[in-house]
Amino acid sequence: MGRGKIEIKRIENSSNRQVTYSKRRNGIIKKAKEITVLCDAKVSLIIFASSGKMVEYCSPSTTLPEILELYHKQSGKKLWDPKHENLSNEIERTKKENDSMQIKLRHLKGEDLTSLNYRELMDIEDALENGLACLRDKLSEYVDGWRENIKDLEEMNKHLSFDLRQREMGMENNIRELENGYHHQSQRGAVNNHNDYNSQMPFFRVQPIQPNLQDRI
Amino acid sequence: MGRGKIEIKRIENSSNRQVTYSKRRNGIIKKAKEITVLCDAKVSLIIFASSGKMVEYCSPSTTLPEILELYHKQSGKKLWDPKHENLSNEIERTKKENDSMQIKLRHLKGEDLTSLNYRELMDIEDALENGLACLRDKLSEYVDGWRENIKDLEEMNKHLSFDLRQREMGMENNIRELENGYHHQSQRGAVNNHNDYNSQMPFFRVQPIQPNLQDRI
DNA sequence: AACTATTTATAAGA
DNA sequence: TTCTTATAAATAGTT
Repeated sequence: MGRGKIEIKRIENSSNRQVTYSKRRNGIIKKAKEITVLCDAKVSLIIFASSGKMVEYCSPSTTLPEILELYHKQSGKKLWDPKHENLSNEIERTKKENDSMQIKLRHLKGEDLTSLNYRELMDIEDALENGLACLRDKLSEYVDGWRENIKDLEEMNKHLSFDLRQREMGMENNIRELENGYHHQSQRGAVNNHNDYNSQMPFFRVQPIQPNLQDRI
Repeated sequence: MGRGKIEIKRIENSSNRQVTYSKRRNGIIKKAKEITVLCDAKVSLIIFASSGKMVEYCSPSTTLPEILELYHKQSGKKLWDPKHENLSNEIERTKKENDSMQIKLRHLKGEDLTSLNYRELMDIEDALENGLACLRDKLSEYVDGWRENIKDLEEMNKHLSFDLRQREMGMENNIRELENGYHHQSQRGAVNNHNDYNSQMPFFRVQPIQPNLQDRI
């Protein structure tokens, strides 16, 4: 149907092929729509160009999944088998893996041991002992860390106690001086006392947690 | 295209509709075949008559499942219904379970402990110790069994030794009797000797493993 | 993309 | 259903 008759074989000229594809594709889709309306038919039409581009027509009275469902029922052919099958296999594989891990876990927890022979029990014992050894290494790391911590804290404590003692002694001096009469105490003496206090606390300096907090308040 | 032009709307006359359906259905399928050949296209065409009867065309270079796979990739629309969805979910669930078991197993083997806190490490230690305890119970069952076995064997040994000793003594007697002269020995005496041997071995009776083996050879 | 000569599809009739 | 055939529709080649 055109200026000349054509043989039904691949059109070698690529741009001709492309043009013909486009015209005929529209033609088929038009026909599909027409038969749908004229004859109450349900049509699913999927066309891929050689480029890979897809067009689809599906009768408005239905959907592709519904068509495929009907197709499956009538033809008996399974459309989603490859994928479906794959998924099923994967599930099965994964479940098997699951089961075997479950069993191993139980064994390591000391459950379901009845079916095992001596050799297998020994292997599990080895694994458990090994695990326990690794674990205790880890635990002792914690403990060592804490010991270190405690040591630091004790050290700090010692210094703080010393500091506190010094303050107390300073207070006692002040009180004694007050009792002995404030006029005997010089301003310089008080400042010296304060300097002594600082010099006696070489390790710990009181710092605001936020350095210039007072500036913000 | 025909004797008269027709409007594109449902053909009310049922037999006309049926005839038109049949003609146009063939027409579309022919067109589908043609575009497939002419333009290297892939086509899937499924048509249901209002009666429910289905016809299908699929380009010979492909299959319907393949087309649907491509369709799914390009359109993103899911053709695969709840079944497929469920399987995917199940896989995911199972895989998660798998992973968590894997981690537990590693922990029990003393691996990958770095991320755990003290409390968790202690829990694992408890589990390991418990497992080890159960396991050693089981192992000691074996050991007890073997001890029992050994005791039995020793007992058996004792009896066999005794038996052997008796045979030896019997032989010595025979030899002595031979030396003392065979005429002094009565038939009855020999039979008595044999009976003594049987009465001294109350526990173990020698039985052929296959009871009537000699009959078959 | 539009045109148009021609082929093809098909509606109506048998 | 199938065949026939007049006619509508599709489209190949051209512009």
